[in-house]
Amino acid sequence: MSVIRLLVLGAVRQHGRAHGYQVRNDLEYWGAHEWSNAKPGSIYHALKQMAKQGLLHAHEVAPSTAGGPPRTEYEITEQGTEEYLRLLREALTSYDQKPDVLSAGLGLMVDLDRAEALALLEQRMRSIGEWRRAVTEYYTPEDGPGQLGHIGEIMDFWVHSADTGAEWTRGLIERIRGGAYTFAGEGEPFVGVLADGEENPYATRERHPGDVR
Amino acid sequence: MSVIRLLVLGAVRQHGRAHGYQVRNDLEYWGAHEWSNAKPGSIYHALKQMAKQGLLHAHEVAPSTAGGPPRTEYEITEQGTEEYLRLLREALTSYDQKPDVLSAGLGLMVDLDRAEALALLEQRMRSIGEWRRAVTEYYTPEDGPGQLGHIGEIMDFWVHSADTGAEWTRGLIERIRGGAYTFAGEGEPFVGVLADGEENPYATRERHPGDVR
DNA sequence: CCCTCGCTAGTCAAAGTTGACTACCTGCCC
DNA sequence: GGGCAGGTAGTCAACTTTGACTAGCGAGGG
Repeated sequence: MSVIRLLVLGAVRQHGRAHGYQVRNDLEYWGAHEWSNAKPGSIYHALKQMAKQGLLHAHEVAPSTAGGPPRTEYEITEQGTEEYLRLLREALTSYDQKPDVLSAGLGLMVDLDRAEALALLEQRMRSIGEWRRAVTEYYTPEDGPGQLGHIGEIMDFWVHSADTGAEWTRGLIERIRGGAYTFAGEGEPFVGVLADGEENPYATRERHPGDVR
Repeated sequence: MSVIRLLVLGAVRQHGRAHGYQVRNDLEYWGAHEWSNAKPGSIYHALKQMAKQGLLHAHEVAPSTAGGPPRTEYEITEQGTEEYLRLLREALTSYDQKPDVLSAGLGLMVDLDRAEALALLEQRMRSIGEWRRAVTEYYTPEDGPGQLGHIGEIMDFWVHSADTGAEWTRGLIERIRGGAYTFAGEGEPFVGVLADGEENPYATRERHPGDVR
């Protein structure tokens, strides 16, 4: 799955109606340019592609109210909502070692209700367990460990990541079970998008060391 | 950086001279289809592209010795070797949260000598530290933590990954310092590629649960 | 002796990603 | 009131990735 589609659908859905630049700003607000490949080109491409596929409805262009060229506004369709929820559930459930997918799921999980989010994360724990069992079984040479030489470090690294990822997920489940955050149907939702004209407090200033991609 | 180029250069280099299908088999032997996007299309594309750029030298096609269409054989050029070492050093040094890049680096690190591998991994530890400091400073709201709501979980997840990744790296450094594995210039190298006709003990059998991509 | 199965070796179109580029407008300084 | 810095909104060509497809050959069964 491409994480871009999930992020873009989530942003459009929370706005009700949004143009590309707004989506782009939301993703920056979420920090997505730091932990995923959310770049202008990818975002506009995803919007057009999903409009073509019926996941979004593209309204005719409207003249800009704040300078710049006119803009196309998008609304999510029913089919798009289904796809959004499918992607979101998958992001929270599956263990695929791509941290950007989980990050996107975390940012959007409050679109589900608390019970479902918990159930998905529990399922995630089971997925990690299954993955770990299958991999350790499959890649253990008959002649005992160590036969793989330094190649074995790769598997050790995966397994370590899986274990610490499971530990972190367990902590998250506890926090949610303990009442943290506001989920769907629990009153005032957390405002996850920027209103038109609102300033982004996390806008990119100068780059900092360690930044990548 | 694309992990495919690093893997393909590494495979061709260890063979001396290899055709696409051989590279494809090596990557499967390394398990790369599990933890990276190493697929036939990507591999053949990388070979052609790097040949065009002078990193590989493409020999004229030779008829297959084992059925199937004729095949093109590749050899790494001097320029390709330079690029290979550059990519490998980068993979071991930089902290970019893409586990596939580090995995590739681990599989190929023995092409460097022990002292350099250790120095690069030490540098990696420092990179993680810098990244962590910058990120926690940058994304801490003035009004205290918790202002971010559930969005803060994303950053918590990154930071947790960085910390456990650093811990694992430290362990690896200890193992290498303690004499594990055979690095460049230390006698009989570990055989990391399959000879022509040799069977891959880790060839894909049935898929196992938890597999993704 | 023929036919199918599976392995060998690779191609291709469609989709996604990247980074640089453009055009427009506003506010502000001189 | 001219011009230019900076924000707004988006396009585009080049490149990479994906997944499905093809064609040739040998082994083995009937």
